[in-house]
Amino acid sequence: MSPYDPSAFPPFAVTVDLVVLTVRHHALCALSVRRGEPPFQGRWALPGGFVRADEDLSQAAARELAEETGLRAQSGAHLEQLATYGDPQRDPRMRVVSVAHLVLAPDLPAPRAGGDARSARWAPVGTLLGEDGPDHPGDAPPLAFDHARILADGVERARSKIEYSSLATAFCPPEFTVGELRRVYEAVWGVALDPRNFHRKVTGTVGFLVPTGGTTTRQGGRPAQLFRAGGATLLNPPMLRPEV
Amino acid sequence: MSPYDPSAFPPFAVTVDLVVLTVRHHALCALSVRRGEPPFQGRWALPGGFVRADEDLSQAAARELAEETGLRAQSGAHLEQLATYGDPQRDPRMRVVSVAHLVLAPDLPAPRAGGDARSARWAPVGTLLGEDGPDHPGDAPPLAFDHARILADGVERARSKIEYSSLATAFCPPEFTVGELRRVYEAVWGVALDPRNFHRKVTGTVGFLVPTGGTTTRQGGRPAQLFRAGGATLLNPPMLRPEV
DNA sequence: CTGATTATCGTCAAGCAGACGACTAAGATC
DNA sequence: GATCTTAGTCGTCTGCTTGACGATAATCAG
Repeated sequence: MSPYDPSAFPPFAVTVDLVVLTVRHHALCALSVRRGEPPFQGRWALPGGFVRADEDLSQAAARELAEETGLRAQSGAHLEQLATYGDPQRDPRMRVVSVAHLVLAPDLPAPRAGGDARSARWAPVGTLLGEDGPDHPGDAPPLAFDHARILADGVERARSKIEYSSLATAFCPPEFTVGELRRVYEAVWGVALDPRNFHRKVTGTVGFLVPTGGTTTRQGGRPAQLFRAGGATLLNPPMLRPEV
Repeated sequence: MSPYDPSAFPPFAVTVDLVVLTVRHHALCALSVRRGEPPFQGRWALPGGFVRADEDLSQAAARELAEETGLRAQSGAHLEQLATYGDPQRDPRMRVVSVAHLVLAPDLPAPRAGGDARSARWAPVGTLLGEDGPDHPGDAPPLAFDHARILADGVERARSKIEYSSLATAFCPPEFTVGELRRVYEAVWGVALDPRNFHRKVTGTVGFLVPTGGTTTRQGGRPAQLFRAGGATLLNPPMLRPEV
């Protein structure tokens, strides 16, 4: 077949799916919606939808995000393309290629259902991925389509990306304390970090944090300085994730 | 619009494009093909083609790779998905979404032209991207479509990935010396590395290199030990890329 | 006031990286 | 064959970063 022959190409549907992650109650959570129609009716899935004829992929992702959560991409949240999934059998009805996007957002109010989703919820990623955890015995029904794989890829991307970038601040409100940022790392990585070494590391990395001058005691204990995210996007040297 | 409504979706063509990188003559080079038909007739472009109705995206990429270069993905070369490009205007004829893939390969014999490509060649990435270099004044015509952007993204992915993975060995023949591996890093990063510190680093990282017992003098000078790539894929701590 | 909690500063030792000296073993040249 | 050139390999030293952890500070609950 001749490349780029516009008269002979197989028909594809192109969608965007969203892995929307946040940290709530010290746990990494993902947004999922309940499917209102077959296939996989009643099962949980990632939010998403068709790319329209005149919009770019990132525009489609931002539009779906706004429709499902009311979240604007520029309001502190981070949106990036994750990967594309195109197994011929991934949708039983037709050939669908899905361009998955990853969104990192601060803790949000309860999600609002939109489109054909009968409801939407935040759930810990361990529950959605069917891992046995302290909360859930491993009996949760798996996500629809290949969404468990997509979610797992998104979680892994988030886990590795906060190592060498300042993206962990995307999980925080506009102003936050060093302790709050540390609890983000602990929730995403599922480990405990030494508060003293963490404090030394983040305050010693130029461009990572900018003090706002204010303090807060919302976590209890001694008042903590408030910071905003600095201009730096790459952390060098990176934040080291403890083994195991 | 209802997500996943199979009766109403805009028509898309889905293609794979390939960023095939290798190191030749101490320079990072990419494979490009000359377009034999409009649009951009006669201009250089990345190899690629339509995804067939029954094949997965990675299968399509491996097939195109074999068609354009005769290279089998399992023969030491590395293939991974890079990113997806779907600007509505990126192809003047119709809506085309392209799933770009990145291939890292050892230095290959001259590429063979296939499909509608009148010819294919290896070219230094600086030349293809229109950067002024010692070889070329910046008068090279830019790549067709948005392929310059795709190539730049692929080069950046390769540059960062050899930092924290053992992927640089994908640029080497099955057996190679520490010096040859160092010249790969130097070509990809465009820097000079200290041979003594590099040797200490790579031979001291467990699982990176496995000695084969043989030696070679193909680079001149004292005979060097031959190695194969070890089982490790992640480098911890990473190879540090010198500043600027 | 006392204890609990969280934030922040400091100290010390181990590990790693960059700079670089020294030596080895081959081919090339005289 | 002596010497030069080239590349590979082994060591040393110094400074920086990290991990472990002691000590102090500032708030709230009782």
